[in-house]
Amino acid sequence: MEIAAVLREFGDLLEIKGSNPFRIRAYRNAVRTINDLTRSLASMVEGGEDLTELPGIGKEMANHIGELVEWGELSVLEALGQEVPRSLTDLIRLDGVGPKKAKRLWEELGVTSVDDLEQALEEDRVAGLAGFGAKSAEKIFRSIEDFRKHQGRFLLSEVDVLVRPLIRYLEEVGVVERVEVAGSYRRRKETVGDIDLLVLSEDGHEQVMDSFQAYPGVVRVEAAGGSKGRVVLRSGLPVDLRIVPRDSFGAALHYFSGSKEHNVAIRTLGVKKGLKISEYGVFSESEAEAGDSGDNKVGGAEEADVFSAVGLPWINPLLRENRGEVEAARAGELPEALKTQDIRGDLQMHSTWSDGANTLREMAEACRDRGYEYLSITDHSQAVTVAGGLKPPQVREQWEQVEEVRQLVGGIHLFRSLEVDILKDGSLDMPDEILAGLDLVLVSVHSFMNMPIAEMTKRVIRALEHPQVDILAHPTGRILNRREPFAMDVDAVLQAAAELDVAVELNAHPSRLDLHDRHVRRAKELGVKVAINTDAHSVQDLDLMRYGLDQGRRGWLESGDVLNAMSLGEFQVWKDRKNP
DNA sequence: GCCGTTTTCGGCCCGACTGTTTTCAGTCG
Repeated sequence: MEIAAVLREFGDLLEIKGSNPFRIRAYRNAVRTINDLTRSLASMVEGGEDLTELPGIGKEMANHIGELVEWGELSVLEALGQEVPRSLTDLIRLDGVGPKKAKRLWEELGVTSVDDLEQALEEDRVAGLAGFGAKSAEKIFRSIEDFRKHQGRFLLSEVDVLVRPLIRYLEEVGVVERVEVAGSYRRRKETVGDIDLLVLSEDGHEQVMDSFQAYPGVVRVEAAGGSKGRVVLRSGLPVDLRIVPRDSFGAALHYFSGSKEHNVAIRTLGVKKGLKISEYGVFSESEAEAGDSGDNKVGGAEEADVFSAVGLPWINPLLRENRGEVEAARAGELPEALKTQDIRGDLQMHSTWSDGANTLREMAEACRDRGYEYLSITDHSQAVTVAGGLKPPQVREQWEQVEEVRQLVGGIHLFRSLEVDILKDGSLDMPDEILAGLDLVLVSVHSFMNMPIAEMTKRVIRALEHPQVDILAHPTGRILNRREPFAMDVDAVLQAAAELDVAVELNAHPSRLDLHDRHVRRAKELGVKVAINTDAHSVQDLDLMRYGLDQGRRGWLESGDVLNAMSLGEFQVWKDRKNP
């Protein structure tokens, strides 16, 4: 049961019903707070913690949460669902349909679902409604198509491919001086819903907007004003463009990079200093009252202007989630961002021995070429039959080949390793004598993923208790847009990892990025070492490390927190930590 | 519904753009 999802639904229904907007916002804020938690609400409630200590959670919200933890449902939601059909919340996910239109569609046409709406559109019943017309009907029809075509958000890796040529294209436009991507893409959030582009151009707005609309990848133009436009690319990715003059560019870059919550925190600091911070710049309030337009601007050309105006150092966009970065900046305690060269090795990858595309030797050479000091080949164990998992005799054979490759490929150390399956009962899919012969043991779950939460938690912790285990790989099993993380008390697992001195993986693959950034941060808090691994199934996949680095930065990791930022010597010492 | 070294009551961001509404509501970020 997703507590945040229930509260979100309740907020959506209130909005459709037309309740007090600030009450609705209170629900949104509570959802946000809950999503940022590193620990499970259930454990906090059971531990008797006072939830009203959390920002945005008051007495009422705490009662709702208590009820959800205890009963699994929310009586006020059940009651509201009698007044307003709960399926209407699907409608406001559609582009161009908000709460007011959803309500009207329901009241006037009896539409309660996306399917109903599609039918009403086909029967031409929508365009005649007050507030609707031919164009809005057409737009909604397109939204339904997009909704069906691309359920969920875009992976960063997908967007990278789409955005780079668009940036190059815009940079070629004569009047364009600078192009930056803002929004969640700049913050390197694991998935993004759309792209926010900022273009610096003093006077060529029309030319920029014309070129933007004429970009070959555009299938549809949704808006094109004097300074702002929106198009949809063939892939279904929406792109917003804003044209900004030089003296506002930094302020706009900050504003549109978000997150919204971070911006609110910064603006609030500004207000206390008598400053108004907007996408146009930093303005002094006092002079604003005295003089007229323009004179009271105190900065905005550079992003750093915004931070310095409120007495802060520049904050890395990857930290801008209002999860303590403003306070840390003030205290001079921002984490030092991970650098590419901090990574000294890659500890999970596959070879032709199981489901990888390249040989041991090719993987070793590729890692050496990337400047690594060590690597660990972690082919699957026998239980993962679909991936050609190895049986014990094959593992011994592989060790012989590992030895050969060590002789052939100099300048890098190759560890004997395996990605050992965690079986249903928490035992490991490999006999102890094999485990003892490995340099490094990764364990992970690939089966029976829909166990009850308590059972899964117990299963994984039991696996970590095995004395040979070094790293828990892709800890929650999620695949973005495809598979939810399995039910597991991640906080309990991280605490067990801390006690048992087992590292956890931050799987760098852009479709996994498992752990989630807030769990990465929790691991750091608990002193659990994090291994950032690509899980490469080919030589090319080794380059996915950068997605893991970004996710690590979002989780506030510093090089000292990262297992594979250790030198080979340090790492050898760590490996022997359990039997000194 | 939440929050408070300006407040326990009265705030809570607001501007751009579209479409249909002949003067502005709805949506979005």
